[in-house]
Amino acid sequence: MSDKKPSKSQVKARLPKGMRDVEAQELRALKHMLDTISEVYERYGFEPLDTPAFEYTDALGKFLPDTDRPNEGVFSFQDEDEQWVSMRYDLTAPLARYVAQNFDATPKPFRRYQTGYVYRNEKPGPGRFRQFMQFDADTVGTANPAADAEMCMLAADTLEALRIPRGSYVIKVSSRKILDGVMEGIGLGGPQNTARRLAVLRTIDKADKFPLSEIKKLLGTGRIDESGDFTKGAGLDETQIKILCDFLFAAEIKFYDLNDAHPYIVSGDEYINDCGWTYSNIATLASLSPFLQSSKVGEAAVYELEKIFQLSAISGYGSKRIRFDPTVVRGLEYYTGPVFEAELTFPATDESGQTVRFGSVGGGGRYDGLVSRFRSQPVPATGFSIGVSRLYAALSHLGKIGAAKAAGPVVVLVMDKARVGDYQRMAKQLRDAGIRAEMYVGDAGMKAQMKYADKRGSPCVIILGEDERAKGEVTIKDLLEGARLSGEISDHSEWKEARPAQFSVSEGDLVAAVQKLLEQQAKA
RNA sequence: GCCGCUGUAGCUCAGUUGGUUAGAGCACCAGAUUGUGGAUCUGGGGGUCGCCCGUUCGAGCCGGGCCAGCGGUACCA
Repeated sequence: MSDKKPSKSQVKARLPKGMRDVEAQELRALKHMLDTISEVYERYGFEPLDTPAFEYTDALGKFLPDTDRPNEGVFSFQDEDEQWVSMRYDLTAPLARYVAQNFDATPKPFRRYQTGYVYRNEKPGPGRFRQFMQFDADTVGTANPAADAEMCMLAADTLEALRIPRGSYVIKVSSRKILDGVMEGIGLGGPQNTARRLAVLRTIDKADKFPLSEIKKLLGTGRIDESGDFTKGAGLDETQIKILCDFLFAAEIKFYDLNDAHPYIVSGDEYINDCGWTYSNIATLASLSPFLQSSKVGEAAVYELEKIFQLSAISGYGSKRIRFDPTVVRGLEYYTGPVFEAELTFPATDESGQTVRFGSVGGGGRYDGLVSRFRSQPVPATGFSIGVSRLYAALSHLGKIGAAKAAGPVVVLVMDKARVGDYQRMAKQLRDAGIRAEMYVGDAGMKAQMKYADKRGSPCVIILGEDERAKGEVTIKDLLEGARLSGEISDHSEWKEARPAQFSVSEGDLVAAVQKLLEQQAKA
């Protein structure tokens, strides 16, 4: 009977669902990306802020834990005073808490940017995690559409700063009010229709996911998905569906002949496509009045959107970059006016060669109700949020992420354990010269140390054994050159004899020789 | 939450109508080579065949339940 079976107490090493580790190469690239975004936000005058990873649940608003589902959507727990706390699920709710708490001390409008991980307790999917990073900019304390226009321009500038070429992205803009106006026009106004309005909004939000035929089913009786599951529809009748779809598509890229001088086209707003046709946000907006049936909210929406498009046009952001799109909906009971979505428009191929669309990498809008939860006076606010992880994934597909692995450290081999002091000193000399270097701190023999240096991606190793000591020299082995030469040799003893790609210098010349080698490698 | 599919080594997978001690490739470790990363050869570690119950003389394989993963869908600040 052998008792070699692993003990039951041995813990299985595993990652919680929806979480992931970020390793060296990605972490470096991510840091660079965050720095780039910060620069743009700083340039717009936003101030950095950091808030904690969890808050009192009531401060976050929604998803108050109830007895049967205390963790629906958010991660919540009770502290020792039995107060409910929740992990933040975005950066906006904590901002609202911060502004309300420091209201008198903050300048209005208050402009802040913030990045950090947020947490959602929901089913993870491809590219969708339970911990992920957002990067937000918000302006609190003004209802001026100029603040919304600025969010769109900020989004465009940020994507370009990350080297996404103009034309490969679009900032889509709409307004919750304009949809409210249209729905009012088809008889869905009033509190008795709240549930149906939400169902309609949910459906419109899926316009980029499903073809028109499926959207129509969802607006009507319902739809059966490919696994056979049935989704109940919004229950609109044929006429209502037709008007709604006409509206959504009336605004879908409407081009004008250049020769028909259109009274509403503002200089800078037009976008001329490959065929020489011109599209204009403002002209498109003007054509929508039949759908709004002189609805008050509808008119207000058109006014706000016109302002946004005028300002962005005057600043040189045309319809090609910031574009009206009535299918943008976003958060249901959250946004109160203009809404934005940053979309990448280029196709990409994934590992298996399939074409994938990245779609939305950020979004935002006006949320006039959030801060006023804490105060009696109204506090209008607007903001934009970048989904950092998704954008990172898109950028690496685009090849905009520095793909080169950071060079590993120069490794000083430990040839004689009695003389670690000498090796440590050499490592320090190299570091003092600004070279990334380390003494091997394991216990293995020389061969294993060579393997270690190879795996670390070291440019070279430093060898100081008995032979070198006798001559007052050190040997520098160029691992990159060695790897190249190894391809030409098939016999091991020959490989060993040749000792390729190494040379010796006197001990005092170590740093200069390594520096020279690194320069040569950098050129090659 | 609902629907569907899939669970065999760290990874990718084989495993006959149910039949001895469950295999391969890759990866990992060691030796050949006690001072040299590659290649080669030799050896080694690693598995409750997702878990439990049942059928059977006998289950990785058949049946039921559960769990996990993936996909779709719903919800989504």
